[in-house]
Amino acid sequence: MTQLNPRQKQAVHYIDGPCLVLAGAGSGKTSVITRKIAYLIEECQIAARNIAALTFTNKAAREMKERATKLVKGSAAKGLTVSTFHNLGLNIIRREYRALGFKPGFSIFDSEDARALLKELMLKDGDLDTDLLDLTQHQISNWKNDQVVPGTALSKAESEGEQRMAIVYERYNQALRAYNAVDFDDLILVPVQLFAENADVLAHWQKKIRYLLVDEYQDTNNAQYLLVKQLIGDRGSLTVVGDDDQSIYAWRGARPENMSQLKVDFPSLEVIKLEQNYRSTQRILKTANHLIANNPHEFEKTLWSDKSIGEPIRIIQCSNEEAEAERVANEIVAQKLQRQAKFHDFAVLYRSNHQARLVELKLQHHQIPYAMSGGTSFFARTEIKDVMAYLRLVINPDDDNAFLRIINTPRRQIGTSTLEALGRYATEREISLFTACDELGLQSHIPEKPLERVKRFCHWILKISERSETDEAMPAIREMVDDIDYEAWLHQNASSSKVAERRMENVYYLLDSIGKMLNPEDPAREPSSLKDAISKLVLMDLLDRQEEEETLDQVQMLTLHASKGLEFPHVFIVGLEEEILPHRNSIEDENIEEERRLAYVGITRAQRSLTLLLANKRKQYGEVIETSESRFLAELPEGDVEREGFGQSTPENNQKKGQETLSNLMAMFDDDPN
DNA sequence: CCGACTTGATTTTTT
DNA sequence: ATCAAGTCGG
Repeated sequence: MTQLNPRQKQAVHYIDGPCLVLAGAGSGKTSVITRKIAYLIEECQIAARNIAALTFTNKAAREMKERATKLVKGSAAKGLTVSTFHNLGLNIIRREYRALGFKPGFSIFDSEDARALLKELMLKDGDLDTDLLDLTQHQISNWKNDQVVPGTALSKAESEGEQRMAIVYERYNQALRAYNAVDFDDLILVPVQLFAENADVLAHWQKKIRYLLVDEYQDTNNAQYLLVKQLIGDRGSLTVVGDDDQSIYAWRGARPENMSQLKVDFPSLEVIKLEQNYRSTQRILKTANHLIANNPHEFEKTLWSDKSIGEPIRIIQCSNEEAEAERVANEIVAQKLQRQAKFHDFAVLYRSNHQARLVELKLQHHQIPYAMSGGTSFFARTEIKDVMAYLRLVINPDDDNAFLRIINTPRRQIGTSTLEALGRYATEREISLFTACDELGLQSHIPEKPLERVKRFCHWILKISERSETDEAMPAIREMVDDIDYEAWLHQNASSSKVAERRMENVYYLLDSIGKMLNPEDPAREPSSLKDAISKLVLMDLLDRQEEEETLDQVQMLTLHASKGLEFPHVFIVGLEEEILPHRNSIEDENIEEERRLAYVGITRAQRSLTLLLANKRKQYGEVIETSESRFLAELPEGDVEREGFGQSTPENNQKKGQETLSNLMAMFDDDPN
């Protein structure tokens, strides 16, 4: 790790202009970024606070910052910015909120909040359809990523459906404004628009960020690339690192074309390829290269390794998905002994989450400890969303979304009719629900008793709000949670008291995290007010028991997507079948290339051994269907794979369609319970 | 307001 | 088949 290879060195030392580092899987790209940060600080006399590195996830940002900080002497890395795109956007908005017309304490709507808002807007139109709702949300996100304002969307709409969506888009944005809120896309879009309109503000940020580095560049979307271009201006003080072969997020707006676009936008671009892989055996790399060669390439790149040849790649065909899962479990048990390995040396990768279920069962059955990635993220949990809504309302009374979520949670005997009347009144006078509560004019619209309850709620919030501006913020919000007797509410609603206790623990964890952020003992803590802390919090990933996961000896189970950036000595990939990998929808959409990259990502996770599995038959939607092997298997180098369980093991045998009827017949006898 | 029933979906996921 | 979310009635 201390010694860089010539290419890596070149990438670190090149500062004469914009630089694109094509970093193959396992080629040490994080080292290049962190070493370059250290180089800029120590050799180029650029102050750490004038350097920014952008990533996509908090985790990546955390790790990168830690590594870079360790690389420089003393505290020279103080003030260094290593953050996600969205966090940078938030910082920009936070500093410039006045110019943008936001009030302090603005809320950040996550996808769920945004969806709820959209749902409400569309419900008024009378058309409600989950498909349309998702489509609209997706479309609005696309528009925002492409800098399309509602007016333009409307004038360019080509169908009535698009027109309707554009109108919803406009109202959605208006609602966000009224709520003093932004959504995730706005965190990028709003700064971009601000920079485009206000040269002074842009100049300020350009001065602040003298050198910019971007990780996982192939995952940037249009808006993110624009932000990068604006910040760089014509100075060329930019290094981006990426791998077009690992672009697996096009479906959520990533534009791998941004890599080739760099050559156009920055003609002096220096392209440096990192092709030496430090992770995998030669066979694994050969297999990966062979597969990905089937994709068209803008940048040619061939990974190589000076590691040993390694074991052949194993492809194991099983009779059905249960046998496949069983085989994985058996292999792990056997190999663990043979190889003197730990459980955490093994990873099971799959295309979609439901594939995990069977494997999970079999691992349990064999008493193999495992950890599964994914699941509901911390901030998607109901209890956290509830408490966050309280906090949002405390710092931003205009947040009607938060207001509606908690006005009657826990129950305060405030029903729909009261809220409708309140809503009508607020809409008419163009004020927020919270503000409306205190208006005298309400008396004629809402009966006395409910009005009394609503008012009591608002005054209570207001008191907390006032106290939260003092140094008593923490006691104030702790009392708030006590006041609403949230714990009792959780017990009332949970299936068991154990679940309720767990949820309450989450709430306390959230409060503790806020407490840490507000800690006055530590002046280096950035967010100093509750307002800052809450908005930051929405963008954070508070993983529960994150440390434990890394230290426990468990088999890792994850989706292929989630595996990106990780590595494991021994990797199993299950379900190498048509319709699974490549996924059925991708076949229909003729988007095989991204699926191939997904397989490529999976393969390149393996350090020492790679086992691919597939099943002949698989239960799908309740019926047994005959599967056919993934086209990707035929794209692997014949001489480096070892097939097992393929009948006579000649490819022709597997193709024999004549056997289908027989197999189907046999499947009928192959009965499971049910 | 809650629970039983129906309905529908069943790629990937971060911020 | 299975599971989650949404709907409707008591």
